[in-house]
Amino acid sequence: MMSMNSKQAFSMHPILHEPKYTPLHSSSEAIRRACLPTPSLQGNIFAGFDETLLQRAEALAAVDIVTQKSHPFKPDATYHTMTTMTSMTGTPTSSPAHLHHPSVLTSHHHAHHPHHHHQPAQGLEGDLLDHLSPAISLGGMPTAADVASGASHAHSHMAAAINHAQHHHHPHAQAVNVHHPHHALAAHASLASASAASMDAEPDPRELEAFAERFKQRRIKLGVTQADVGAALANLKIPGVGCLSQSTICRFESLTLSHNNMVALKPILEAWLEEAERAQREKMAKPEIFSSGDKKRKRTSIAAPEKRSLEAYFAVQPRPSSEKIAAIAEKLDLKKNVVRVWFCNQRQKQKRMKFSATH
DNA sequence: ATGCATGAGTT
DNA sequence: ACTCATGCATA
Repeated sequence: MMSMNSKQAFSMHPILHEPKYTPLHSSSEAIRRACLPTPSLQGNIFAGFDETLLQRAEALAAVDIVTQKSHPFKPDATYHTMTTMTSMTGTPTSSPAHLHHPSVLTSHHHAHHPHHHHQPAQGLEGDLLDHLSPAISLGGMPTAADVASGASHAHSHMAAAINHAQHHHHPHAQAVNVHHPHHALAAHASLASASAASMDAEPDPRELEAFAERFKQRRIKLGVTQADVGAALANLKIPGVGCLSQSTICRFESLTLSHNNMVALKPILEAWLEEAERAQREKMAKPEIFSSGDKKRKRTSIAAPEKRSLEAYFAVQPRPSSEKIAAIAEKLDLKKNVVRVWFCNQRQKQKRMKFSATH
């Protein structure tokens, strides 16, 4: 069941990020917070031309099939179960992370923002064809010797907790994260921030960018993989900080996280880096043990044609109503929830940082 | 390195 | 039902 299609080409969508952040501004959230609901219409309007619009969008979307590449391999990617794994030794990447508990790093936000914004108008004419090529590449994965983590073992942890955070009041960035037993925390004094380097609270994109780069460099130098870093974070025992996935570390390094998220993670990774280097200096030895387990989740794969349609719809209306989503889902023969999540993720992507140089 | 997904916390 | 921070499963 589910739709399993395969193929996902790499299409990155155009990130239309915001113009520039003003680092010195008040909240950092304001930066990305600028979304606009645009609730306007479309409830019934669509009813009328819904079909027309959808078809039009689809038609337009269909046009751009030029660069789509098809994969020679595996037409359907969604299945295969491996019940027995545990044999991936060889690569330095530690893998299993286990742990299942959503940690909570939160950020918070408030709500007030006069949204006005541009909204991609619905002139679907050429907007659908924008595609961009991802340009990030790179890859180096030196094999690592593990030195990073501290203790090992990790399976049982149950931590729990959620914490939430914090303060608000000042328009400051805060995003503190982590889950921590029960609330509270935060005393924060805020204010006066001060300097810069090791503290947090500095919404300066350039600094983050620089740190991310340094971090990656040092990490590689230490011969530690992204996954190792994530797992090792738990050993730091920083209040509320548990481990993070390879994905998150990767995203941090490539700056593909929200600004708030970057700011929140920076001090944590910074702490790990220091600790790792210190540990390396004196001793390094810690076998890691992981056992892993089970539980496989199936990743739904949306086929290229459907994906194109979704992109077309998104260009017209990034926030379709529930009914709309249902209609689209039916049309594309996808589960409604899959479509809903796709839109959510699309919106999230659009908001991602990816600040380039500007400043 | 990324796509699809889950969940806490908001709205 | 949405946003955000994250993660598993994959390419």
